[in-house]
Amino acid sequence: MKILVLDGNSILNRAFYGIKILTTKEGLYTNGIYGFLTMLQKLLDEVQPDSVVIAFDLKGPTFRHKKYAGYKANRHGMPEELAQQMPTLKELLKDLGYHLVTCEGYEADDILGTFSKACTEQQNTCVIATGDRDSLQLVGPYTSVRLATTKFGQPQVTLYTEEKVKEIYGVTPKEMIEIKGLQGDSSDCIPGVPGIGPKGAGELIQNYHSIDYIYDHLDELPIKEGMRKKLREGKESAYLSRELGTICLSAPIDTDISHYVPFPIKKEETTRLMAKLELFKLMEKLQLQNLPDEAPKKQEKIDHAVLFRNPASDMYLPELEKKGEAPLLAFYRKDGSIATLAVATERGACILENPEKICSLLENPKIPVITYDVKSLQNAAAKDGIFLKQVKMDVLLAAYLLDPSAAGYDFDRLCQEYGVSVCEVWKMENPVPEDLLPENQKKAEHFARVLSLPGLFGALSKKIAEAGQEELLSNIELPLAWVLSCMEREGFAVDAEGIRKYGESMQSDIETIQKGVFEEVGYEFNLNSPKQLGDALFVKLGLPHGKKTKSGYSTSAVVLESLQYENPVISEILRYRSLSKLKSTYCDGLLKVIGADGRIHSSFNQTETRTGRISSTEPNLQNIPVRSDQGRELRRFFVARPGWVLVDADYSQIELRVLAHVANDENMRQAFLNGDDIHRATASQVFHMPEELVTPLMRSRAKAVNFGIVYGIGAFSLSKDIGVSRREADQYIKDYLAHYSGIDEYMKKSVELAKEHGYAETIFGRRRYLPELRSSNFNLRSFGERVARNMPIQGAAADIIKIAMIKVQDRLEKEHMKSKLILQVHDELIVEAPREEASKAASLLREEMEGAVSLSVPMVAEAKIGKTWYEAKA
DNA sequence: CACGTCACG
DNA sequence: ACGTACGTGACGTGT
Repeated sequence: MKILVLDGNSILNRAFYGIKILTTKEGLYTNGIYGFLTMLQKLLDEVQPDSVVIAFDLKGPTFRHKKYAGYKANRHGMPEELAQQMPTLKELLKDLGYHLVTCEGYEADDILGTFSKACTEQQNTCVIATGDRDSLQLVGPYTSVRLATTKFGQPQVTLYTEEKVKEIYGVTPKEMIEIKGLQGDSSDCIPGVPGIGPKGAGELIQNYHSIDYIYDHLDELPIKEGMRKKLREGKESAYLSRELGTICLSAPIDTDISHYVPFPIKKEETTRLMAKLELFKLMEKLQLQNLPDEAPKKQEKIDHAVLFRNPASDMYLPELEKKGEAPLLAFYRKDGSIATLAVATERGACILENPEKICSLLENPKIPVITYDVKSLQNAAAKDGIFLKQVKMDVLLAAYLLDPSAAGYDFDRLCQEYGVSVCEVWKMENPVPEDLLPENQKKAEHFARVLSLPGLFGALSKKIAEAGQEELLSNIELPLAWVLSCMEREGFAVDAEGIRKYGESMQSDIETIQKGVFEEVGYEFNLNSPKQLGDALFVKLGLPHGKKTKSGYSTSAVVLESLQYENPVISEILRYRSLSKLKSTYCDGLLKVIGADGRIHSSFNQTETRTGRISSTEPNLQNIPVRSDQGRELRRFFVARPGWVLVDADYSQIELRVLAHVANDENMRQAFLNGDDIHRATASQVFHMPEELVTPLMRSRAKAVNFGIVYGIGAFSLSKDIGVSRREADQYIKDYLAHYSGIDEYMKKSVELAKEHGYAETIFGRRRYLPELRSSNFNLRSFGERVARNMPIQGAAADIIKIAMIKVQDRLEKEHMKSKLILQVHDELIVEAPREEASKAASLLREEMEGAVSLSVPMVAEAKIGKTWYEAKA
């Protein structure tokens, strides 16, 4: 027989320190458990044992050992984040059917040793899994050790047999104990012989094999006198250390390995626990299905679904209706691979391929449409001339609103998380079209997902209602998806030739600068490599280095700017950096993504950010340069089509206005109601002087304070940002909060509420869970607190411009205008308009943006018109 | 694939 | 005593 014996404490410890902190949205730490189970899975695959034992230390430190690197680093013992995971892990392991073994007065590795010895006597195979090299002493003809480590978050296992131990350490496994006696081990509080380290101990034991031999022949050994002296003085300690380092082989435990065959897994308990820990990936591996979270009734198997495959006939509707259920159009689409449009109820489904049929169904207001990833469906359907605008529910968007911090919203994962079983199409009885199975299993799997959409719809609708997010979903995210789809398909015209030439002219400058830098430094290197540049500046040229990063010296712009006057080469490097950024990211990058129509079709992602903003990719049109003159030039190549113009409107101070509203701060509200310049008004408050006397420098500092407040503020960062002392920055903040006392209160309340609820939220009900707030780690917790202050502001601003976008598009349509919304940049909207519509579009934009919501302070937007983005923004 | 850097709001 | 602002995406290097 073969037994696998794990050192539970050691493996959990390795897993915890090897994998970055993971938490569920309720703040439970799971990284150790996750790592442990992944490791266990890997071991089971490799070892294929008959029996499994997982050994644990009993609580409380024993006098003998104080193991595990992490314990000693923290005088509170095990960090709280790890300690929390221990009981849950044990429970889970028991549910999975494994035998946990502990023994009063003995540690986990004594249990390993005892099994190892027992197996040797019984001629059974014993595989020991641990993260602790001490156990290598147990290796023998019947015992091997698998040493667990984590590299880059991935579990790794190294097999040690007798040969391998000899190969690596040059000694037999038993002799490992002797080495330890001499060398000691600080993490175990084993002294060893003072002055003898791993190298000396290794050599001695390789030559003389045992401590006994060494001391019996100490005076005759051909070793250096210093060494002899150390050995003589450390004799007592050496023998004691050897004893301490020897793993006990006779713990009083049951060693009949046939008693440790795993029990069958307790499916229900395991599933519930793993779902709570959000370990969905592992559930899939163990082939567990999530259960609905209340009244865990058995999921009704969709095993009698009716499949129809004849889109030419319209048989499917009557057939489905005969089943006595209101038909529900369910659309699912997997990123472009297979476009599956289908009609489904909970009992049956039919793939639709005939656009006319689809249209007629879509026009029937009685049939609710539900989707997964509505925007991609809208884009796909639009190619066939179908406009998928009336959508009741999109499960992807719903899942995002419920937890915008989730790692992803993969369809199957959603099914797991919300307790919906993905039906197995190929098991269904009724006429299963031949071409669906099993040859075309991919298609069948997609079809199965369409069938489970109604289930997801039910589960998510309920959750959305519980969270009070129906309006957010129905009035903002769902209609917005259509707006974004239109923007993506519309695209933004660019002057490709212009970009190309601009890039070319830059290339020659780049090369000239590069040459100059090489000359100054004295040799050629890769200027794009921060590592090589760091060596050049701080080693070769010997410039004073500032911050260091993990992999060397920092060469960031902040650091380089502080060195500007040390050496003229620095400003050349900065120029090189900005030019090569412009060239590679913007010129080359944009040229690559120009469509056949001469326009750039960016993707606007609606489920990416944790605050509710949208993001833009391939390319990112939300970070086109504007702050530097040279970068801004690029905007001249973003143009309107011939005869058309661009209308660019942006909100003035949207985040501060939101702040004034939500904090209900009288002073700040009054400033906005008066139409004051808010930064000037702030300066006057903070610096205690009339507005007329506020200097530009004071205004710019006040502006930085306003930004800082929105971001959650810290005196240090503020002082760094505006170049004043920490004390001074601290005073600014104090004065600020004294004058804007509503904001002071609001900020405190935000954090309190977030701590109480576990999430921060906007006035529109958008949430962000903040498990960080419960962390015992100061930095992490502080981060959570800043986010709790920032998210409601940034998020509400995002909500507002989303509403504005929907209203703008609506108005443009209602007024039968040709103008089209083509871009959003967080507080800015761009419309492409026929020249004759331009001024109407401009005032429409401004009206809808200002009127998007009605707060206790006015929303102000300004619109400008130009032939290019550069002109329209000017 | 992670990191450093830098572009935007 | 801590270590230093919120939110993104793309590029190039180096493991």
